[in-house]
Amino acid sequence: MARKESITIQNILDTAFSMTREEGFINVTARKVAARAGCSTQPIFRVYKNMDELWNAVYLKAVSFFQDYYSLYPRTGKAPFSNMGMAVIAFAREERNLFELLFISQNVHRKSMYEVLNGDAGNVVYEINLAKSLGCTNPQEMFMKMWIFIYGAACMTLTGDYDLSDRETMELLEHSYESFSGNAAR
Amino acid sequence: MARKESITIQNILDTAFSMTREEGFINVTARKVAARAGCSTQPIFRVYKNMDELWNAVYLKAVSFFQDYYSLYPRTGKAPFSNMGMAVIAFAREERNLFELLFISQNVHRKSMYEVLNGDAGNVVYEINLAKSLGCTNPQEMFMKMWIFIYGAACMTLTGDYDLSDRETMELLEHSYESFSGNAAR
DNA sequence: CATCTAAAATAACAAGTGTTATAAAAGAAT
DNA sequence: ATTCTTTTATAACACTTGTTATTTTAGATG
Repeated sequence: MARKESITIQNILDTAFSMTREEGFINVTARKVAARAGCSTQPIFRVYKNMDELWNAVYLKAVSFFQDYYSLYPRTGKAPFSNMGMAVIAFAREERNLFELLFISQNVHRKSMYEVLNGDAGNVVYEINLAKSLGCTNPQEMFMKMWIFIYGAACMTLTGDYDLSDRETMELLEHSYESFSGNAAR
Repeated sequence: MARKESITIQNILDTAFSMTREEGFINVTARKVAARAGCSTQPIFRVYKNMDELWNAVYLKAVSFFQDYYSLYPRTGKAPFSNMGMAVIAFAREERNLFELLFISQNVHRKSMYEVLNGDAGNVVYEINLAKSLGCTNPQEMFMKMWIFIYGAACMTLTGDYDLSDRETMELLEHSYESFSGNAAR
């Protein structure tokens, strides 16, 4: 009937997503994606109405990527929110550009930080319930404090002002939880 | 001898700085500054070699602006780092674009976060000494923890995920210091 | 008032952006 | 093999950016 497509929507999206990881969301332009995919800009506009649609698809893929990253991250900490902190801070270090896209840059029609973090697995709810089960009297407030702390460390990772090892970070997170619980070990 | 200048270097810098505050650093372009200053782009390049020079001048002005803002901020908190936290979080709320420029965006030849924060007045050193005088055994580590916390809250202010009142923020900061000291009030 | 010099305005260049019109090509169907 | 349809490539449009060449203009000096 007609010519067979050689550049699929998957090719375009995968290329744009890889570019976001490696070069940052800001560099995902029509011509750059085309060059990296080895085609002209035309196939992009065949499968996406415009660049906004592609950017949104990249954003959604980044959300999924983060949630997979989080769910696969090893859970070695005992204190509530410590594993959450480890995963988020590691993500900020290893996926700078994705972290910036998901948690810092204020773009149009983006999901809230909480929505991205909690995800389908209910990551936040899980940690809150864990805290409650361990005797935390106000787990919501505990989440707020721990998240402010985790988020601060993650953002400082991007600026280069936070550079502790995984072991040190785990200690910091565990101690912080104990401190906020009123059981500071000092 | 010659024609008198009608657009001074101060006009240009003040215009560019106001634009940064109101519209963000990213919008400081040659043509936009010129339009707002009511002239062509030519006077800009008479007083500045190129846009990079102007951007750098704007950045330095933002540093001074922050340090003045900090030094004029009322000191009502008793716990070390609480007044620092109040000033930085208020700055993030009231001067979003300047906060982003100074503390988030990773531009060329920028000062470190610590340098901006500490300033000529030695803001950080002051708080560390205060903590030491109040019996803090490791004031350096205390600064790290408190700054991570303050920075997290400030960055979340920008994304809209932190919106506590000044009173609530002060309580949070005072309690955090007590928590990290091992004197949690709960 | 005429002249001269520096400042400002105008216009252009080269490079980048999203997007679209048009032309070429590939390949299935007849 | 020819036809036809869709995909892809090529070019172009309109807009933005920093920067510079050229022209105009303001105003002090003689």
